[in-house]
Amino acid sequence: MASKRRDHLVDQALDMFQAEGYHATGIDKILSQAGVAKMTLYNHFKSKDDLILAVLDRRDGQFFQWLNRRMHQHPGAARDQLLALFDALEEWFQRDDFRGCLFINAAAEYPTPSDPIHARAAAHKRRLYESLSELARQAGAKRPGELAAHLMLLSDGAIVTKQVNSQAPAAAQAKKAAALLVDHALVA
Amino acid sequence: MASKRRDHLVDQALDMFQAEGYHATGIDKILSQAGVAKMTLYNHFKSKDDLILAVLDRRDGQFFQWLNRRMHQHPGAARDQLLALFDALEEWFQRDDFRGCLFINAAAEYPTPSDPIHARAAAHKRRLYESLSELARQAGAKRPGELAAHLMLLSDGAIVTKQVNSQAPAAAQAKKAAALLVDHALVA
DNA sequence: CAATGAGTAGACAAATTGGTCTGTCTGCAT
DNA sequence: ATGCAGACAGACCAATTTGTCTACTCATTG
Repeated sequence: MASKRRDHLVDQALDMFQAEGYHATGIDKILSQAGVAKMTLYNHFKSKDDLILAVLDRRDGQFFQWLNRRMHQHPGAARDQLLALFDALEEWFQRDDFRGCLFINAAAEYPTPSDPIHARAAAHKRRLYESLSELARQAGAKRPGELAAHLMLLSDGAIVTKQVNSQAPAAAQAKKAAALLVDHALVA
Repeated sequence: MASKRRDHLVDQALDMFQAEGYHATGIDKILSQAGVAKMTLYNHFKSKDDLILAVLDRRDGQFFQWLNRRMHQHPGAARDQLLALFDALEEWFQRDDFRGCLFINAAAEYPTPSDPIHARAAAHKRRLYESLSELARQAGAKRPGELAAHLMLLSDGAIVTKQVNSQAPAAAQAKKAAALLVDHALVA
């Protein structure tokens, strides 16, 4: 089916969770903002947490689609594809609705690792790690897993740095450090 | 003054905010856990937000005291002092009550930069940056500010990585990357 | 001894929380 | 035309939220 209302609801909820946080965004606020009745929410989702999971899934899809597009602007050049992650971050940080990463924030607000929401956040980051690992392998890195982990540290670090201090030139700094690490991993 | 009850209240609140998050931790829960009457809370603090600010201040003090102690285990060796940050992270991550950084989490739950809570988080990270900058300068780095920024990206990245995926060997990975960046910044 | 300041328990208020339920209406397919 | 699925508005619920207020107790200290 993939109801149109359901999609719209998830979209609106995504924006609001992004802007205000999960706990701070009440069901009623989402409904009135989306112009949707309460029962259609609870018809599509069995709880607020369930809606949050749907939001995270939507975001996960968006993110990888967007990242892949940025990376495929450098076909064949694996090194450039790796660094394209940081150009993508730069573009993301420019948006005036940037409020950090929905997954990192979810892990912060739902701290218990066994919580499905927390687990979904972990799964997203793991997917990104796998993706970067594969890319690093293609680029010829000696220890692709290690390089991928390093790049993720820089990326996540840049995200929270920008989130905490919106003035910080986090993406550019991260890219500079990433370039050093990539080059080191490739020649070594 | 420095009332004993006030201190105890802040301590308990700190633990609970850490464990559950800010919004998810209600005033009543804090009070019953601390064994303190509601009016003594509102006698010492004018609101929950005000209590949160006190918690952040307390944590800021704790953190720098703890970090300085770790760093002073390597007197004179500026390079080792910089890397000691990552040993400190390792130790922190081992604690079974580790639930991420109170400041990063605060910025996530209070996303508006002008919010005093968010601002306090930013101030904390700025202080750490200044501290690392000075250390990098003493170590003889060519661009101390840049090195400090890079180390903070790795540190914050490691914190959220560990928070999202408690299995990740984030501190060790971060230290490895940090060593590369430090050495590069020193010889260059 | 008496006064004072700090703490207590707990009632209370007003708003908000996530969630359920009822009854009505509309648009689409048979 | 009829029937049905899906969405609607909104009442309602019990629990919880932050915050205020009152009345009582208990030490310390002059």
